[in-house]
Amino acid sequence: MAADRAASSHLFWRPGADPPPASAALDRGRANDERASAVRNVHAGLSLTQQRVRLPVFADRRRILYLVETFPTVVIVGHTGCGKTTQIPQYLHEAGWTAGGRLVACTQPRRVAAISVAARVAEEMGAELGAGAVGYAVRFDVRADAERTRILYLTHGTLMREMLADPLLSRFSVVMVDEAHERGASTDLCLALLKKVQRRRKDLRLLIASATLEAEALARFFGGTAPMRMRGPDGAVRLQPPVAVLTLVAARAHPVHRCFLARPCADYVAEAVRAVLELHVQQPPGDVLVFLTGQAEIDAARALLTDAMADAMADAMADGGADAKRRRTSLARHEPAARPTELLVLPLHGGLSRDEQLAAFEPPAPGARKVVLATNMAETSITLDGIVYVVDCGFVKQQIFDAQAGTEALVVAPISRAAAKQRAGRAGRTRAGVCLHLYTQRTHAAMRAATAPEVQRCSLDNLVLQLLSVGIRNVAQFDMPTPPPAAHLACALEKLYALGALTDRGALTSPLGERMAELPLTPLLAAMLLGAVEEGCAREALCVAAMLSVQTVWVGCSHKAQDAARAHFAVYEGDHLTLANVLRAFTRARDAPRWASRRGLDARVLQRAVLVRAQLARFLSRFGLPAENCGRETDRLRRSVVRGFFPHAAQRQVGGEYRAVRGGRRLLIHPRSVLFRAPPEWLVYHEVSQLTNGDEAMIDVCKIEPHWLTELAPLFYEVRTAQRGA
DNA sequence: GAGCACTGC
Repeated sequence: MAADRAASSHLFWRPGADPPPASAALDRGRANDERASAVRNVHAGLSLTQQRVRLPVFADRRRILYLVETFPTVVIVGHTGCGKTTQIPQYLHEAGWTAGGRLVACTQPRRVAAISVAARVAEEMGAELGAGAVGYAVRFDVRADAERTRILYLTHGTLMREMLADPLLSRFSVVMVDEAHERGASTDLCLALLKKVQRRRKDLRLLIASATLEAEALARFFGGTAPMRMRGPDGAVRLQPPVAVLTLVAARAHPVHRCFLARPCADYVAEAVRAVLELHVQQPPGDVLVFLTGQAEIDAARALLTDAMADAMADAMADGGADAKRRRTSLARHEPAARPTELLVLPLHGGLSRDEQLAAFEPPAPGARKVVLATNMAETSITLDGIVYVVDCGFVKQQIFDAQAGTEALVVAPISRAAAKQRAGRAGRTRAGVCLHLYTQRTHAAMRAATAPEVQRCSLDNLVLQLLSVGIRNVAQFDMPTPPPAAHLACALEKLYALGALTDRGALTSPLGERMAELPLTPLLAAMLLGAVEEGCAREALCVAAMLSVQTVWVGCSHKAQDAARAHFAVYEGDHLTLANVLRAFTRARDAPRWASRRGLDARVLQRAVLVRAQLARFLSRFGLPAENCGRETDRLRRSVVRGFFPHAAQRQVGGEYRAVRGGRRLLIHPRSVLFRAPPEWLVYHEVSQLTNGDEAMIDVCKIEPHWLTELAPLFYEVRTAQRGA
């Protein structure tokens, strides 16, 4: 097992053998803040060295180096654009922390950030990315040199994988965890494990970069231990308090004027449309960013805006725009002469193809105003230039774990004050901006200060599996930045036990549980794939697992076109088998990108599914498991799906709606499913999402036979029956 | 008969 893991280390490879970053296309649009400010400096005619010295963080260079030498852990509080991500690893490198072949690591929550920051730092250091001192490591894309790389940018997930292969992170002298305030599950897990590693590696230094709000909690997490004996770079051992906090000088940001509603509004989509139209008529040029919760709202808002603009054009022809002057507003009015006349409305959400997403980054034609209708995607993942106005609906769609039902669902929930501030900040990047919050100040005051850490909101089966696989036996007692709810842990343990990943004493089973922990899949998908080996259809299950691991492949704005595309591949067994068909057809197609676009499929997403499938196949062969083909015996593939997804079984009721077999929750088949028009009596679903009317719909469903549940998951269903009887 | 937040391995 240990040998397997060492072999699976993602971080040291054959130099230069990897293809160029596939995600370069969006780099321009998604450019990291520091990169954007560097670009501005290039325009100002500054050399790279001059630019480095001008960054706010430079003033604290010596202090940072002193603290890292002195304290095991340093929490760095710094705002975006201050230069911490690009500069601090270079300072550490220059100060000797990479001597003797050691590495400085800097982790990011997102792939694009890791890649684009590494590219920027390589440029500053005059190094060839991946071949010299700077490299990066993200899934499917590693550019680093085993001998020469000294500064390595990676994602939190990649660092987790590295810890599985090398639990003491023996090649690293310093690990900087960036954007720790986002408190993603993998970030928290990294922090918890790093704290543990540090107890056995007195020379390991940690830097935790966080926004102000979470810094204190993180410092408390790392500071909650007695003084530690630390070995300094001079070799001397000293007793030190475990953590220091350093606040960096904030980067200059433009002020944002934030407005709230006087009275609550009943329909924030309509209110957002009204706000955009008012801004457009009354405010000077500048683009608008509207935050909504999902594709449906974005489509509705787009239709309303388009109609309103058509009406306005007609009105303007009739009375010269007098109507617009009657609209109320909380903002000062500007001379209409300065206002742009045309309104360019662009959607931005995960369901769009890469090209459609890129359209939102294009500057509008001269004289026109751009309105981007976006999901939460625009809050942290991407940065749009030229935004001066932000409209914030105050809600977000997020994953919520329901301990009663034992499953999670996507639901619309109020955002936090920190998120509202982050959204508002998007207006102040180019110049002074305005943010309209579509709720009252009283509502704002009642929002929670910060979004709950993900470990408190999501299903914990993955986290528990990862903890057990790194040797943490008492999961409930494990020291985390925020402890996960006990009830959620209990659900995860029960589910993992029913999946066969745990012994009745709560240890990882061998080899099933160990293999599940190692596969880069959610536990249910991992159980499905490994169950498929038993059923003799792992070849097909690899397709299903890969397709359910990537974003939706059905793209295109019109629902009709999507329906037609799906109908082309649909099979009565359901979405899982349909998706497998799509992937196999894509692989066989001669000109795959063209083949995909002609059928309304996203070739980039399918290409990624091909990579995932290949990676999963390598895991199976490393486990020594065969990937057999079941051909026409599709029952075996559906049985495999049940082996993983039995906790998600549902039965159709008289009225046509469904009830979850476990928990009894009322569910509908999502209209996107190929089984929407042919609902089977029994099925298992992949995920649940809340519809706009509040109903909960199952996304990606598979028709099953009811006796498979008791046959393949007796621990989950028969124990239950016995309890009911007792 | 009505339409899937975002990451990550």
